[in-house]
Amino acid sequence: MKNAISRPSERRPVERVRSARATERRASILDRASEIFGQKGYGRTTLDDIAGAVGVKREAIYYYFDHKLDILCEIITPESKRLVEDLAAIMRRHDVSPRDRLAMAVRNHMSGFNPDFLQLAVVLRELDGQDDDGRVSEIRRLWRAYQESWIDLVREGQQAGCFAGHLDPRLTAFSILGMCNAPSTWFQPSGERSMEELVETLVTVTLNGVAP
Amino acid sequence: MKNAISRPSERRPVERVRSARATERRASILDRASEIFGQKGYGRTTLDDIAGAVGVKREAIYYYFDHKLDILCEIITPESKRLVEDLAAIMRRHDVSPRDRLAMAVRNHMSGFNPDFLQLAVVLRELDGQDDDGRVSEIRRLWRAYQESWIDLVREGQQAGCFAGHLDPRLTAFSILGMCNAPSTWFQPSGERSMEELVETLVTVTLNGVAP
DNA sequence: GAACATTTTTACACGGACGTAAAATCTGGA
DNA sequence: TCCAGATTTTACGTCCGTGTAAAAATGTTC
Repeated sequence: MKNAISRPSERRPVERVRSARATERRASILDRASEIFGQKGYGRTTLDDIAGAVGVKREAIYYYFDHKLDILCEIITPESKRLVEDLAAIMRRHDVSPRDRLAMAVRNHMSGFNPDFLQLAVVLRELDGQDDDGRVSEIRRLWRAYQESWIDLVREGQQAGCFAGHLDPRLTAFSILGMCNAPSTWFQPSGERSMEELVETLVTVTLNGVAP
Repeated sequence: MKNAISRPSERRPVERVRSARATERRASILDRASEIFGQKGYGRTTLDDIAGAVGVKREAIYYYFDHKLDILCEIITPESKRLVEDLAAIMRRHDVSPRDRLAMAVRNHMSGFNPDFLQLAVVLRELDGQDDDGRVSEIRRLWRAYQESWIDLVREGQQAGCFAGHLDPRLTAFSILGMCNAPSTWFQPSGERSMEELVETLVTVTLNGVAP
């Protein structure tokens, strides 16, 4: 019954949802899961954690999702697409200087950060090596495209003479992304410093960091 | 021998190791474990992985270590101490400018990076909430001290007028550390760019990043 | 080479987490 | 109110990973 006939996760998803209440519940599952994945990571989050936060027994989750991984993918995929598309839009803004585009890219990246801290790069890493069943590989593809855009952003800035030319674009882009992703491991929006301050710090350090 | 008298993990560890061969094997376990923890993280590494890499059955590991966690602690604790002490030594170098000290701090941080990519911050996060049994909390204490030193480093540089004064020292220090830790998720020493290039990129971006 | 200590393996107990199936409960409409 | 479908729960089954205990194998010393 699981993956009976063909490819992995081939079978049609559970599309039994009818009532408005059920739609809400489904959304609630995604919301809670998003929070908890963000806090503990995918691997260390159990369906019991999610079910508990939603207020049902673990098995009730299976009425809405066939697999734990499906929940993750349904959260991450749209988020990833938005990130990629927004960055692509920024890249097309030839009226804006590379420097300003870089600032926009950082802000865009961080905009997906709040409120649930779900960091693609971190979660993606967790899935390495195993669950290559289409959904995951699409996310991976999106994330790769995103990284490539970042590298292009750095390279173009260098060619325009706005950024330090002696830095390797890939190392530089990945360093910036790494810095922007790291807050998922330590930043508390309830802490002394606000999200806005964090973003401004990241923008400042990034812009200064790549200056010629 | 380890923390013999007190808290959890009360029973005395296996101190049966006598022969030179056994000492080598023990070291080999630590080496392999270090590599694999670095690649897959602590939680996703099984004793079978380690045993396989060493070339014995999983259970043989228990002759040398009582718990999986003991292996991690024995790897991480000395590494952590070194990091903390080295940074403290850098902080005492009042003959060196804050700017140069920051560069030294980055290089010191990255020196513990090769060859096994065991990133304290990342692994520590994995242990959150659960295994507070003395050994882990000591490591956490060391890591906190390390972070505090970093914050001091930034603050002193600001007070000396060498770094941008409007940045929050904690956000800044954590951003830099995050950037320096991130390579554990993507850097391949066998890739096109060398460790030296990576470190120089990080130093450059950091020093520029905090410039006034 | 025989007794003894050291090291490794075999065999097993246990718990945690995912996933399935069917029974039970709830809800809205006729 | 009663029924049919929607939703949740109860009850299992299974796999995987840690850890224990005792037997087997290996090495060492006299």
